[in-house]
Amino acid sequence: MTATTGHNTGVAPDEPATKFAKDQLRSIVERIERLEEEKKTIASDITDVYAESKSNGYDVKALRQIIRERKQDAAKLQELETIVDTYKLALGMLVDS
Amino acid sequence: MTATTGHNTGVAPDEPATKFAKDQLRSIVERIERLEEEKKTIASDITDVYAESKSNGYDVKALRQIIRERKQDAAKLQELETIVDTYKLALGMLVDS
Amino acid sequence: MTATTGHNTGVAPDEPATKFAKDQLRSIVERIERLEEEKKTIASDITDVYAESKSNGYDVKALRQIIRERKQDAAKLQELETIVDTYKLALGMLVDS
Amino acid sequence: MTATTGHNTGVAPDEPATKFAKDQLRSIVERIERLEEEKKTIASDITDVYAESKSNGYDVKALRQIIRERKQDAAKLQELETIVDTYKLALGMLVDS
DNA sequence: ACTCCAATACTTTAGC
DNA sequence: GCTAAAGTATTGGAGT
Repeated sequence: MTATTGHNTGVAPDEPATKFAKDQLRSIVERIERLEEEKKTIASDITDVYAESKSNGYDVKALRQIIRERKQDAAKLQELETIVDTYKLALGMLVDS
Repeated sequence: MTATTGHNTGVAPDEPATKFAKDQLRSIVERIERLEEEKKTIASDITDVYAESKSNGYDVKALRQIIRERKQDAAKLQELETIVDTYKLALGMLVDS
Repeated sequence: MTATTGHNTGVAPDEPATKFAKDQLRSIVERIERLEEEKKTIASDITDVYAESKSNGYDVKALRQIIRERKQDAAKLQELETIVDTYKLALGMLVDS
Repeated sequence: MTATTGHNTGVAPDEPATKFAKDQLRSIVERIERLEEEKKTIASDITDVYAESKSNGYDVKALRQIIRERKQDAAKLQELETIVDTYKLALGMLVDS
């Protein structure tokens, strides 16, 4: 299917298809694409670290599991702290933020 | 149904842990688990159909796209496509007709 | 974009666009759609059980958590059994399948 | 490299738990965690851009579709669309031209 | 090439 | 009703 209408469908602000609206949309798309590019680069860096570690004799799967477990531990800790804060709050040991 | 108290605010009605309440809870859990099991089986069947189709030379990704498009309510689809086309137009991905 | 070619692109078997190939594709699509319909029905049934339980005074969130935990327990048990089988196998207590 | 044994089959080289090996492992884990932290930050930034765009009246789903389509390698996209059109034709979702 | 698993994206659901 | 979170489905990549 092709774009057949020139009139604005109301999905974006600035109803008439002004140059400004175009620029705004373009800006959004470019920002996202830029960020996704960065994200991809970092993901690639991570892959590289694993590859390098592997060539140094480490078991990648084991490494991934360590990372995963540490992440879970951190989450649990965070959760615990939240609970502790809740209790402290209830006991008046913290000011309500 | 069978809850006997009207003002119970706890997790389950009928606070004293009567055998009846236990049975009711057990029934709920079992019904849900049974249904989730069925759901899982069907999901697995779907996977099988795709796998079989693949082995018959079909492109699974393309098949999924067909299913997805057919699933969409026609009106909604049209609406989204209009928006997408509007954006594409603004980005020069389509020529203005 | 529109379909512009009548010739077969080789993604499916039976190169010439025979009625048979059409029927096969249609069959695949219909089977999948049928299964997805069933899956949807079951998901809806699950929702209904939760809703009914709620109206009987049960806390839906708590119920969901029970289900979740039982699922995790089952998975752990499964995992343990796998390990045990591995050991049994190593000890010659099981025949290699 | 640093492994001192040639026949080590374990997870890490340098079996005796030397301080050096510990440091190396620690370094790997920290590098990965650092990179994952950065990745998470960027993912969060992307989420923010979408949220901001939404509050400016844009349809997030449509934006995602635009991004997705632009991301796809043009050739691959063309190929998939050709396949999809072939299937649609067989299903009568497109008129044969 | 194919399977398996991790990562991402999407959908649905719960809480405000 | 909308925002936030959980669960689910799909995709991509690593290993065999």
